Parts: sequence; structure tokens; C-alpha cells
Amino acid sequence: MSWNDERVEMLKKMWGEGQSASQIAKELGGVTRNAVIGKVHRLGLSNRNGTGPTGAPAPSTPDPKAKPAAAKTAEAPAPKPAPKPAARAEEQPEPANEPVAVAPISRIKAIIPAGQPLPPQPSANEIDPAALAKVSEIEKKAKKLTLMELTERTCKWPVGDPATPDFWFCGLPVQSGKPYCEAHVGVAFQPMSSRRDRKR
DNA sequence: CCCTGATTCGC
DNA sequence: GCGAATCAGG
Repeated sequence: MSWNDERVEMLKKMWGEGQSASQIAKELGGVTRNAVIGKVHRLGLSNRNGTGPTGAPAPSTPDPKAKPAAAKTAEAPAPKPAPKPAARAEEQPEPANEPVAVAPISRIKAIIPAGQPLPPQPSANEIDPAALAKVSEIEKKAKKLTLMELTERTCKWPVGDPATPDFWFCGLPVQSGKPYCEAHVGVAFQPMSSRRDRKR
């Protein structure tokens, strides 16, 4: 594979979106994250600075400080949080286990940082009691990861209100293929039969 | 252990 | 120019 225009554009786009090199590599295919990083550097966009619009690329400070290695990645996406998920009283975004397209895991990181609604919130409601019990139990063991700590193999089940400090992601090992751990898969993927219309 | 980006250097 | 190996860190 080579860096044709399309691929470079994709790279630029995703990098600009804050995607990690490994994710970009996966998306592009045929390259490793090293290749992506190498390309990023060659393109001169290693620093996720929006190149100065006024042609002022704001070159790194000519700081003669001896310490070329490890340039702390000081990124501050700081999205605008505040969306009250509780507003979702009417809708019930719980995915069933059929043609449901839960958040594609490769996109989840791209979506969340953008201040978008989070994955299926367990509106503890209408869910198999057994599964629920299981959840509350494993939540004690949850690793309580932050957004940045999530990976393809950590449960992305959100717990709490994003607007409060008591917000975290489950983080337990995911069930192969799914975005959630076993317990959360249990409540997220309800058989259509069990979540029958209870009102709707 | 999982992951991140940064750098080096032979190709 | 490319990217694997390596490094430095979370």
C-alpha cells in the first residue's frame, strides 16, 4: 500500500479529528500505526495544532532547551460537556439484538469526544431483572475508566451522569466482538421478545 | 498488560 | 519517502 491522495486525506482528516494512529491505521488498512505516525510526521502535522489560518504555522518555540525526546503530548480537546442525558426519558435507545447497530467501536472515540450523546444509557427500566442485578454487581468491580482510557477491548458502558464527577466507563474486558463486558452485553442486547412493547 | 505518540535509521 | 524497531510515557 502506498500513500496516495485518498489515503493521505483520510489520514489528515482522522488525525485532525483526534483519532489515534492505530485507529487510523486500522481504518486505512495495509499500514501499521508506525507507518501512520511516520507519515504524520513527514507531513509535518505531528502537533495537532490547527495550522495557523493566517499562514502562521506557529512553529514550535525555538527553545534551545536540551530535551528533544519525549515532547509531552499536551492536548486539550476539552469538549463542551453539559448535555443532560436524563432528557432521554421518552426514547429508549437500548439496542435489541437484531439489526441493531450499536455504536461502531471504531467510531466510538470519534463520537464521544465530539460531545455527542453517549452509547446506550441503561435506563434501568424494562430490563431483565437478572441481567440488571448482574450489572449492579459487576459495577462494583468496574475499572471506572475515563474516556481516554477506553480501548477496543474495554467495556464502554457509561455509568453515571457525564456532567458530574461520578461519571465513568465500566472498563471491564469486553465480550469478544461486542463493545461491552459480559454483564453489560446482557442488558444492552435484550432479545426483542423480552423487551416487548410495555407501553410503546 | 493494554495503550499512546516520537524518533531513529536502514532501506 | 517509508516504516519497523525502538524509545518514552500513561
